[in-house]
Amino acid sequence: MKQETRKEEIVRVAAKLFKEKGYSAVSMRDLASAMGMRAASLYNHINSKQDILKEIIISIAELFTKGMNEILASDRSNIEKLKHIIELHVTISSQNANGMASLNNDWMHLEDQLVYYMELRHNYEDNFRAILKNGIESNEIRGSKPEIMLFSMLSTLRSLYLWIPKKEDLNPKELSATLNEILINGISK
Amino acid sequence: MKQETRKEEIVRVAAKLFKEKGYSAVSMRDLASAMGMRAASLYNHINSKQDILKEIIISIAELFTKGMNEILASDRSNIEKLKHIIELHVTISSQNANGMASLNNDWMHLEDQLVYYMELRHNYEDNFRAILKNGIESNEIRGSKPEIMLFSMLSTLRSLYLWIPKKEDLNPKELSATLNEILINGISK
DNA sequence: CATGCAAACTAACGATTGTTAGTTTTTTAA
DNA sequence: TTAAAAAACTAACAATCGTTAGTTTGCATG
Repeated sequence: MKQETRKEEIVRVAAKLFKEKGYSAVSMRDLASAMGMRAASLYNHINSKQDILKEIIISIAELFTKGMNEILASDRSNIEKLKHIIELHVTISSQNANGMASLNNDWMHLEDQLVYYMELRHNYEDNFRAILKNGIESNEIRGSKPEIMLFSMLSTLRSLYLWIPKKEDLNPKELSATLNEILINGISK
Repeated sequence: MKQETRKEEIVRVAAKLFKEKGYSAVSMRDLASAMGMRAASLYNHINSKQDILKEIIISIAELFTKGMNEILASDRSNIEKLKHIIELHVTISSQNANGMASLNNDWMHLEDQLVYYMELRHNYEDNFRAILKNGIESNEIRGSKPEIMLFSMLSTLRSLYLWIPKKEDLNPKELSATLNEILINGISK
């Protein structure tokens, strides 16, 4: 069990505050107060407020990219791939619920890394869409509007961070299974 | 065709800016600049920055409450009621796409009206959940997890504001029908 | 006990925040 | 044409913003 560094602790606490009020509404003095120190002391560990946001968002975005690449590389049916995408979102959202808030709502405040983030997100959505289209072509998936399916599934999966922390008794396996039932069986023949 | 007042124009332009960067990151000088005036001049028409947020969010929240009450009062099956809820979201999101961003992401910055807003939202969700539960009891709806169904449907419907403006060629009727197919037929027997 | 470093501190900076007071310009109505 | 009302303006306020400089504290290692 690796001990978390002071910097990691700051980023973790910042993510929690950012979830509650949004990145822009949290001051460095708010964050320092939550850490039990003065604002200036934060700068012994981090470079800037922006840098904290970058740490939060980019690390999670890269988790999604990594997960998607593994799913794409696997030799499974398209329906099976969708099932694994759902599991990917449930897993990441369970472990980074606070950070997911920044990723969803504060990505536009990235500056140097904005283009990089948008590229990751764009590629992720492209890959997701391709799986849906392939599934329709191969008759695994019913329906003719992959764009709306993508939107609907992603909306649910991206909102998991709001909902998971309120159901502490819920285990990820069971949630994945239920979401799979609702999201996948709903569009498959 | 009623001409919009200067105040209404300010609120409309503010909603657009709030969607792009979030309430906290938009300054009164940003808003004034977008209106082609000085920040101090805004105060001839509005009381405070907070007040603009209130106008945006509460008016939309009351549209949802009104729509839900009409659906509850109607004499329809639970499945039909869900279909009308979807239409309600599509209609409101089409006509208030920018405002929906504030409602979803900046409601926590309401101060005086925070309790009122949360009450409206809570009641809305309660009514939505009740329709799902009744539908399950009366065998209209398949499945045993109304809470996850509610979460999934609401996530999609609340995200419509992000997606509708990107598809200008799409008409609300057709979108409602497609969402109905994906969201409702997916969970009905 | 002494040294060095990590991590806290105080104090302050220039910029920006929402907002007010008081004044001038523009539009409306008699 | 003139008076009133609406809507813009300039200037400034106290508060807060992210951040830097320089200093002190506490702990680990020699």
